[in-house]
Parts: sequence; structure tokens; C-alpha cells
Amino acid sequence: MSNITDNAFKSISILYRKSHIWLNEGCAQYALTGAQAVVILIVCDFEMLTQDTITKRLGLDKSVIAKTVSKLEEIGFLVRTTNAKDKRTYDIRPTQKAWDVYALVKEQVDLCFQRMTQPMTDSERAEFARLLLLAAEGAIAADD
Amino acid sequence: MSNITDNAFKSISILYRKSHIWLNEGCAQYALTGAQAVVILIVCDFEMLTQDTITKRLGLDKSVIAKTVSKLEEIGFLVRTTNAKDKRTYDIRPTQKAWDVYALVKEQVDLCFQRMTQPMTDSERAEFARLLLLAAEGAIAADD
DNA sequence: CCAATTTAGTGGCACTTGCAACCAGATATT
DNA sequence: AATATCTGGTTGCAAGTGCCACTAAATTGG
Repeated sequence: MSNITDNAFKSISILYRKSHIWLNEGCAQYALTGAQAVVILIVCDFEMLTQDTITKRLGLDKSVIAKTVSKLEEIGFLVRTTNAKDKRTYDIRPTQKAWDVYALVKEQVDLCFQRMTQPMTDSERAEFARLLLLAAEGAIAADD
Repeated sequence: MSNITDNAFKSISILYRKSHIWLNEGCAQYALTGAQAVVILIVCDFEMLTQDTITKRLGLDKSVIAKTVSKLEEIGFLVRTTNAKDKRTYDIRPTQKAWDVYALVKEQVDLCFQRMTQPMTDSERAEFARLLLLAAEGAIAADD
């Protein structure tokens, strides 16, 4: 009964949901949802990319990114222009409005991670971050 | 740019979503969704509990549990009886049908964790599980 | 004992996500 | 060059979740 992996699985769910609640709260002051905030971060980090790149980086379904990106364009955080070389794809770039919130949003994400790992020592936190990255890369690679 | 905590946050999201996709796939053969499977596990572990206990254990909103539990009752995995001492609450107990899938479902959850931590050594996996538990307990305690 | 507060559970709405079907443009095969 | 296949993106639908407002029962304070 109640073995370790069972609980580890539940823990991932709990951490995901709680951290997203916190991020939503933290981003509400910028009129952004957590899901939108994450996309803004990645678009600012790359400065110019396609929806497909975002999809692969975040491990989300392409339809989800399509919806979030068009919403963010609508509310003025991104611009999409048809790529000249491949007319199927968009070049997505941040607007000034995105750059204005970039650092603030990143801070909210960091705060969520601090809060999530609040019972940990600094070295545990670092190890936790390392293992999370390792697992996530594996999970993305796993489904080809 | 692209700092560690930022990526750790994204990693949690990726792991959550991928693991739930895997669990859904693994539980489909028992005509259960991943969300239902997790509730069956906890109800079998406790043998008898209230919706409120499930809510607290899983860190989910009480309305979510209400919906999942009534669905599971409808399809015959649980029974709810009004508690004699406190007429607001239900006593929730697993049926034979739940016990029949219990071990199989637990195995699916374990498989998901193995798959999720596939790039890790055994000691990394154990440490990862420990840190996940620690963080999740903190996250549940954090919002009082 | 009665009023106020707390607690367990429900129902409605909105957001996020995944999946499947689809379309249009690009690439490969012949 | 024509056809087939692949790829990036869109749309509609369904499930999971969170929040809010609500009800009914229990508990607390006068």
C-alpha cells in the first residue's frame, strides 16, 4: 500500500497544479494567465520562432499553442508574420508590451519555484532542479 | 535568460502532462481515465473515507472530487453512504470492481514513474522521489 | 436555546489541455 | 511535371481542473 512511486506520481500532480495556481495569481496583475506568461517567456527568449518550436519546447499539443498564440496576438503581446520561405509557418516575435512584462513575469516563475521548494535546502533545491530537467528531457525525447 | 528555475518550472509542467497522457493510455484497458484511477487508488488505500479527505490528500478542489466520485459511483467502482454521525458527509468505500483493478492500476502508476525517470540511475530516482514528496507536502501545507 | 459561523458537498462557468479531422503549402518519388 | 507524402497550423469537441455561489448540516458563542 501507499508506496513511494505512487506518492511521487501524486506529488508531481500536486506541484503542477499548485504552481499554476500561484503563477495565475502572480500574473493576474499583468492581465495574463499563467499559460500565456510561459509562452511570452519563451518568445522573448528566442526573439523570433515558429509555433512548432514553441510546441516542441513546451511539450504541448500544437493546437494548444495555436490558441494561446492567437490570443496573445489579439491582446497585443506578439506579432505573427507569414514566413517568406515557408508560407505555412508564422514568424512570431514579441512586441514592446511583451518586453515590458518579461522580467516581471520571469520573476513570478522564479517565485513559484522558490515557493514550491520552500522546505528544501539550497543544495536540495539545485539537485531537484537538475533532476527535473533530466526527467523532462527524457519525457520529451521518449515520445519521439 | 533561460535560467534554471524557469526551466525547472517548465519541466514540472512537461512531466505532469506527459505522465497523465501515459496513465490515461495505460488505464484505458480498464475503462478508466487517469484521474479516476488515482481516486480509486486512494479509496482502496484508505478503505473508507470522505470526499474531503480525498480533496486534502490530492490537493484538488473539492468540486473536482465531487464530480469524479459521483462518476465512479455511477460506473460501479465506489459506493457512497450517508454518514450517520454527520449527515453532510458520505462514507466512500471501494466495491469489488475497484479491488479487482487496484493492483493493476497501481502498476500503471508505477510504470509512469519509471518512464518519467527513465534517464536516471536508481539512486537519482530515489532522491527525486524524496524531493518530490518533500516539495508536495510543503505545497499542500503552504496554502493552509 | 437561538443566531452566527464553519464545514461538506453540489452546480455552473471558464480556462487549459489533448485528440482527431482537416487544410494548405512543402518535399519526395516516379 | 504529376502524384503522394509530410509538415505547420486551425477548428471542434471532450475531459480535467479551479473558482464562485449556493445548500444543508454541524459547531460555536451568547
